[in-house]
Amino acid sequence: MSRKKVKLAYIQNHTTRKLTFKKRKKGFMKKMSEITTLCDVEACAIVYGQNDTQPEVWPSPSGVQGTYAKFRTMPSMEQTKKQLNMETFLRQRIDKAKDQLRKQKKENREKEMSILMSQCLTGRSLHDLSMGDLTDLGWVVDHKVEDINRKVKKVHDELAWNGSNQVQVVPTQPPPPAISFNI
Amino acid sequence: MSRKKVKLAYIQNHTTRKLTFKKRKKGFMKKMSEITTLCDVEACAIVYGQNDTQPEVWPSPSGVQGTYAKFRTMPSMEQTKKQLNMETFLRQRIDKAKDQLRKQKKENREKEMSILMSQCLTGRSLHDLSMGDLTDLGWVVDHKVEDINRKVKKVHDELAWNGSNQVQVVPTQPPPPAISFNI
DNA sequence: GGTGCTATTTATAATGT
DNA sequence: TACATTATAAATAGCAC
Repeated sequence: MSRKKVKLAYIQNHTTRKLTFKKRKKGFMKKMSEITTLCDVEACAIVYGQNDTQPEVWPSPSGVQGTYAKFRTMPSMEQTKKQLNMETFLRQRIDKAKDQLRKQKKENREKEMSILMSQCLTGRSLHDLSMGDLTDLGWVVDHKVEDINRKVKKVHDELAWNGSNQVQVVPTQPPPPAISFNI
Repeated sequence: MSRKKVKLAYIQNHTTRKLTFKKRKKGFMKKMSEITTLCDVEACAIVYGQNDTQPEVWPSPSGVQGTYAKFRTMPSMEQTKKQLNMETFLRQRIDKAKDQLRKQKKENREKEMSILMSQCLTGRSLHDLSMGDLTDLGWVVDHKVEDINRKVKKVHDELAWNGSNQVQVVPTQPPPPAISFNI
């Protein structure tokens, strides 16, 4: 079939344009999340759909705000060229420190999760939970769901990889509401 | 050749990570320009390379500023949609949790810095410092420099803002070598 | 440390339902 | 009009210089 090379110009047809936008926006956000995960860089983006009531932002409204603030306060680049020896040394140390911080961050999350899970299992009722608890609980749920999805995806990929590509895997389900926790 | 499917996780190897970042940043910016051209939407992005002193922005610093301003002044639909279903609620909690983690990470750094500074001031000689100390010291230096640069920039902006835009500010200096610390 | 080169994976334009 | 499928274009991971 004729899937010609895309012409890099405004798409006149409304339907096509809207569809393309939707697809590409999805791909774009995925790329964004990938580059930040793979390279541990900070990034943000705002995309206004043509007639969408709200802009699409990444990673979150507050995340955009934070990164933008950093951009604004960033000193000008005059200071770029430094004595390379010392700079190289420092950069290496900094990289190492960053790795350590990443690990600590992860540990913090795990710890946070454990604490919350056990709290939730001590039998307190939903009304006893504070706003802060719910905040964290939201994260726990999200983390769990992501974790499960990753595993499902992995199994799926492995199956497909082994040539059993006719196997159908049920799409991952949306997260259960928080109240489904056995609190 | 073996080009295995990319594992969606932080790339430990420095060289690989840098290369991947460079490639993907290029691809990312291209996608950005394509989606705006094809669909005529407004968008902007900021990406901080880990070692780059200057963030990569799209379409331009002023373009980012403009789009961000629009985003800020837009009556946040998030507020409008206060009749939140559980998912929206969770998303908000998650965003909040993410911000908290960001802050915690920053706090960790500050704490680390304080500890090291005081250690450095207790009179130990340079030879008593371990490699680990130097690792952290590198970070301390970098942080301090960033901090100072921020302040310089702020003063600079404020001066310019008051109409004294002919004031010349001496570019920020490179950081002193770590050994200049009074250890 | 960078650059160029494919083999693959990934994104997506066109199409089908 | 929106969503699923599939053929093709585009991006890029792993290597070789």
